[in-house]
Amino acid sequence: MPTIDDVAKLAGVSTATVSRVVNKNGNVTGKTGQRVLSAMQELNYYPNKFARGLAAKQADGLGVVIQDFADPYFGMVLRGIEKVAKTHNLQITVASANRSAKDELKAIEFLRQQSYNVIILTTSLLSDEELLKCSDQNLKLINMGHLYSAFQNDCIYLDDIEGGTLATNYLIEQGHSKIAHISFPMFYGALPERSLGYHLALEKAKLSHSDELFIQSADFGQLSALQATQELLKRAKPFTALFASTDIMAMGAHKALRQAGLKIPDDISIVGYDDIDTASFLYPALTTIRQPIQEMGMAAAHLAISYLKGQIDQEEVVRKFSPQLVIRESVKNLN
Amino acid sequence: MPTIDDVAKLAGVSTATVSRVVNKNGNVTGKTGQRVLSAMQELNYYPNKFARGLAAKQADGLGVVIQDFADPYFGMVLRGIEKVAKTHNLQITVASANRSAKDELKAIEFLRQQSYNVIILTTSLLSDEELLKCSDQNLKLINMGHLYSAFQNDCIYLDDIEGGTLATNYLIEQGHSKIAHISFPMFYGALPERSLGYHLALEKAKLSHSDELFIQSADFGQLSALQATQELLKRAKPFTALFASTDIMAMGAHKALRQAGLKIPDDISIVGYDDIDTASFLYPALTTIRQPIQEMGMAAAHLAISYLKGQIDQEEVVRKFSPQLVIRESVKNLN
DNA sequence: TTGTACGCGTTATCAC
DNA sequence: GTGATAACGCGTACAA
Repeated sequence: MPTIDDVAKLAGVSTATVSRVVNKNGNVTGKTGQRVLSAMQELNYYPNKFARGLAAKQADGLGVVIQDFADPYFGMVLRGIEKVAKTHNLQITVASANRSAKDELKAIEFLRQQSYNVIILTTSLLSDEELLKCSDQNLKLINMGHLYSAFQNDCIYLDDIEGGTLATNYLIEQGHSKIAHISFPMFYGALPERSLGYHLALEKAKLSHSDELFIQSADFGQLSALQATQELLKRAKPFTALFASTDIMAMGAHKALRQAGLKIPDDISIVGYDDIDTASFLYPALTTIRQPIQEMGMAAAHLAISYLKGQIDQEEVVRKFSPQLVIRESVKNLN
Repeated sequence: MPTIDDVAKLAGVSTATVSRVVNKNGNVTGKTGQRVLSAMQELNYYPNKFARGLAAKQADGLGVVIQDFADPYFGMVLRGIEKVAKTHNLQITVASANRSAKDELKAIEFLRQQSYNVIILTTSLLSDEELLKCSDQNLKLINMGHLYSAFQNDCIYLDDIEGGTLATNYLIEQGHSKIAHISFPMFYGALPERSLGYHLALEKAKLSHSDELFIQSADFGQLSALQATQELLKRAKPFTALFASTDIMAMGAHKALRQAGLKIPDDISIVGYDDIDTASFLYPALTTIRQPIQEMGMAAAHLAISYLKGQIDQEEVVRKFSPQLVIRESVKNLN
């Protein structure tokens, strides 16, 4: 591997000059610059990232912490992040926190040790305080998928209240009045915003909504959603529609319903959330709330890179995205 | 951040000694070693990866190239790799090749520039020659999911011929004789092994198998599988069962069948391949061939780390895994 | 067993 | 505008 010295010699300049043209700072004459550039080309020179990191005390790569590699939601997030990272020739180092706040903190610490100064998080499990404690002048945290009030400017998020409302309203429009909802776990006591949207929509429509129609799943998996749905069924409070907080959970719920002998959408209608790739291939195809997950991942990456390199205008990156109802086959019109 | 100098001073030794205990090489007295260890603890010292990489000319991390972040298969692979990387405190840098041989080569080159000396690949699109050209004494390539004859010892793979046979035989046992098969694209002209298994099983059972019942999908996605199935249907060669080369493709096929007014499994039976997380939550639950994907990812990581650090016994890591039939609801017994 | 001193490839601060 | 040169933090001959 050629070094900066090799390039300098070949171009007949000093290493300092080479460094200047590589980093496009400092003032280099057009002529000299050209000589250096062609020398770089000829030798196929790439700066050594270790030497660079040592001198700059900065990794030029993105640290990313996701929750579960096998969950398609995070797959879409990574797709988006990788796409823009690639155009900037940045490596991305990924760690999984497995939905555990403790592991999340560990992963951040690990990435920090690896000299990453910008980390993209995908959490909603940490508190503002915990996050605040992590970030300092040497560590910029970007979060995707949830708005933290202490990090307003560094969160890429969706209006989940609107999303929950959208789903619920659609069900109401279709003539449903007994609408159950299965949510993922609470964040340190607070109701997730999707569920808030559900409650708000019911109130606005002046529909009585009983606590018996609301349940929280133990985690984000299909199995827990299935169990939660069984519990819902056991309560014997009748409902004609079910709003699940994620598509994955909707799949679990669907299975529980089916096992109970119920047909979708004839007996029970279902609305999911996220619009993962498989949603349209389920049977029946899942009506759901679409998040532009990949775009949001890209936005997070843009923001991260703006902090890392400063060559992207922060004002231009969109932080807040809007949910969108995607109508398919899992809801029956009762009117 | 404390440096090796700080530790050395606090422990009253030289930096060389500290380095020795950090890397567990060289001979250090128990007493001295203890002093150093506690100094490290007290200062919360972690070696700077850049300085280390610069001196060692080696990244201590794993480079990984997958094909598609949003495909749960690769999610499971990453889950496995990350799990063991974490126990060794190794970062993993992931790039996606998007099923493109060209991008795969690019990704390898990129990772090489980043000084990764061990890269885990998940490809079957490259030729032996191309792979050979990439790897040299400075770059160790591990492949997962496909056996390359030029890299026998560095591939983690499943017996896919057996898998294809398993699927087909099960269908035959259930009384099916007209069995269609939808495969993913060929690897530079060679029939994928899963498909080979299908052909072999049919031959062995002395079932006439027409080319009209075999089709190759344009890619690995659901949509292409759907289109391939439509094409299959158009041929008007009747079949009662369909074997799809992946679960994802089975989902696409299912949708096409359904759109044609066919019921699963009453009219057509389906067998998939992989056993991704969602397979058991589909309706009907998908009968499939299980690959221990996560375990295979872990094996690949073990192998990679053995090359990186030499502290794992290479002989002990299992290279060849066995497929397993998982019976659920998508196959009808015709007997 | 332990310490000294240099090199790894780059950036940045000076001079010129 | 350009060139020396001193860091940056660590590993490792070599010496003691």
